[in-house]
Amino acid sequence: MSRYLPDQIEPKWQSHWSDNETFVTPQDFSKPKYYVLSMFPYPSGSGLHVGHPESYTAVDIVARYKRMLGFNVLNPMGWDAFGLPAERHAVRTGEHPSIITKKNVDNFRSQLSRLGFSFDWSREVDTSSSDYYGWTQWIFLKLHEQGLAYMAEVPVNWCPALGTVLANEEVQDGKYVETGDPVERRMMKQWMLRITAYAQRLLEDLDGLDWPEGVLEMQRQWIGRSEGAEFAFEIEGGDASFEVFTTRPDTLWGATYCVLAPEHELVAKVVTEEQREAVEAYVTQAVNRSDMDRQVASEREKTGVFTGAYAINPVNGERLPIWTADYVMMSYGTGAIMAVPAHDERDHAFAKKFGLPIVEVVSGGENVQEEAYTGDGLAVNSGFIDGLAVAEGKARVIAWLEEQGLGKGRIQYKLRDWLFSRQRYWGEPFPILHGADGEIRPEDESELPITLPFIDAYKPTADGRPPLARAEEWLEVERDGKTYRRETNTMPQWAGSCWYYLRYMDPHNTSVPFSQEAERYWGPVDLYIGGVEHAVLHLLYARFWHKVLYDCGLVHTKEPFQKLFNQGMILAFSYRDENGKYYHPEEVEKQGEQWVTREGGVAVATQMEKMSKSRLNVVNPNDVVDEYGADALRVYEMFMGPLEQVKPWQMSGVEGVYRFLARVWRLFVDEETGELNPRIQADAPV
RNA sequence: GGGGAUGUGGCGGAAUCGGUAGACGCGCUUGAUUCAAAAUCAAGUAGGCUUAGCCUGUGGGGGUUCGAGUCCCCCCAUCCCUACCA
Repeated sequence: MSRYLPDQIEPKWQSHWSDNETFVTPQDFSKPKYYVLSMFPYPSGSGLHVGHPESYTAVDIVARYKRMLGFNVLNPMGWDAFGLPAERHAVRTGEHPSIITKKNVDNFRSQLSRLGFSFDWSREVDTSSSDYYGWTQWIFLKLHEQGLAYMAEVPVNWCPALGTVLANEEVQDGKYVETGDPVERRMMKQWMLRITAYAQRLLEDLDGLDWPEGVLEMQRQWIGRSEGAEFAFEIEGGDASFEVFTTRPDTLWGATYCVLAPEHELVAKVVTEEQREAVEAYVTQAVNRSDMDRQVASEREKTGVFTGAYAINPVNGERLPIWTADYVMMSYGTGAIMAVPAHDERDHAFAKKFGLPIVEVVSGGENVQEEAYTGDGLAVNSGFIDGLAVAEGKARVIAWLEEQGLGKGRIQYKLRDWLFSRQRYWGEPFPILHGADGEIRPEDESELPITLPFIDAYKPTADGRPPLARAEEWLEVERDGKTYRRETNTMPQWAGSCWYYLRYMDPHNTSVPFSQEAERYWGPVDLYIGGVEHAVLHLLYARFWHKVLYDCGLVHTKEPFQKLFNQGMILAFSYRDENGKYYHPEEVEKQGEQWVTREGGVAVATQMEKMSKSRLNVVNPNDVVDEYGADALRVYEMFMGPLEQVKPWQMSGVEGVYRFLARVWRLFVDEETGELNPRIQADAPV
């Protein structure tokens, strides 16, 4: 072999590595360890695209480097294998999701194996195998034991066409983003995880992490801590009152009206007869729109209706009209506010529109009749806090409210409890039994795993129960002489990815999810690489579970991922005509400055976009390896630009790298004889 | 509205500590090889000029410094995330 022929060189070494188990990580706890982790992929039907190997290559470089430095390196790979796409495919074709998933996993594995990564395949993890999800259920039992899992009647995004609830991020403009099927608000009894109990710790512990500033900031905002006061307003002429939350208790003297969220239970009680019809009409249309919808309304005009009732300002006894308006959310704070138009932009816009008074209580603004002033200043028209700066005023008012027994200082988080159940088949069954009398009985650990029953149809039952309700035999269980029915909801896709990094440490253990010994050695993950799209949800959920496990004494670090790195997305050119129809890159050619279709010569516009099936611009690593070899692909991906940046895929760049590698090869190997170049042999200090 | 990032040749980008701006690659130009092409190899390629040299250049404008792509201030543009959170 004299010429540079990657299709001969690469397979030779790849089989050498696998025959010799070169990359199998020994459970040798004496050497210093280094744990690198790529976010594991969802094995989709469309296979790996060139974006996946970007982070895997980066991780692989670090892994090889650390090995050379003498570290015992853990560099594992696995599959986030539960998920909706496989289930939807099953509904369409009747093929069982496990079969589809296995096919996809096999495809992913074979694609990856051609790229020559130093993954330890002996530790491969699959979240949809019962060896794994039995332990996911085990962790759920821990959560339940700790009082962190509970059932509650909550508003959900229900999609009648799919027969399931959807996560907020799957819904846009009242439709399911994938199919456009309409989604409605519905109250349903669901499993919730009390992530809010960990809000403060999830916030505080961000400080010690070596993560990108942007991700830390996103998590902080998601948790959304704000300090303020909660106190009651009496309703005039009745014995009812309602609580409000405000971050500006110092502006209490500037309150000129109050607002209840349309869902607030008091709306129907306080409304006067004259206003009842208008209020009911308003509430009905507001309640039907989800929070997501109302966000879109942020750029729209404020709307609202006067209830006819008045509240009494506790600080000066003034009558404040009570309105209901959808700019106040039931899901945040108490679902009721005092409105201070002079010092809050939203209240200002609302007051302007409905002609409500605007009273200045903090000096420093230009003209609060025209524009809300939210900056610092000294209190005016504010009784006993006149002359105080904002921070002092807040403290004094809170102290006064507490003295009077009217309210107290309070810390409020935007973070809400995690809606943890789905009406789907392809997910982890809950290890939970329901008695006819309403008893909720966790399964005994010895019964785990609770395996998914095989069923032949994956849609909800005719009467709207989840697909698992079809598994009649599986459903009924007897424990201690009492008959129970199994929980038919399943866990969301996030569940499996909450602890997979722990399973890699000890993947074949059958008595515990991972041994203490292995965790103490391997934990925490030293370097975690993945896309920024997981900046909030996955990383927040995994941190939450990790902290629960920490409290149970099962892990020894407070945080799971010490250093986080986000690789930038790889974009690719797409070609679209003026009707929005996309063309495959092979269907178009350049004529002068203009791109046109080869057949018909239709003018197309080129743009750089995210790779997706529908845009016909996905680049399959297999094709690149066939033509140029894995090394060219990997070197090119590392050569495209900074790892964290978004960058465009250009096949001509791979060609250049291939030529570069061929030149390097010729430098070392004599093309005529196939011998190592004598000049190199003599000079090289290798 | 809030937050994060980015801006350098025709293109992707390099210069990571304040010290020769444009590494490496793509594209392009010229030459070698070839009947010809592809491939390969060699040379050139920031712009301008009165061309052994000189001038101008890292989104724009100021500043610090012997010296600024890099540090500071003010703008402009683009991308991503988030958003009526009281």
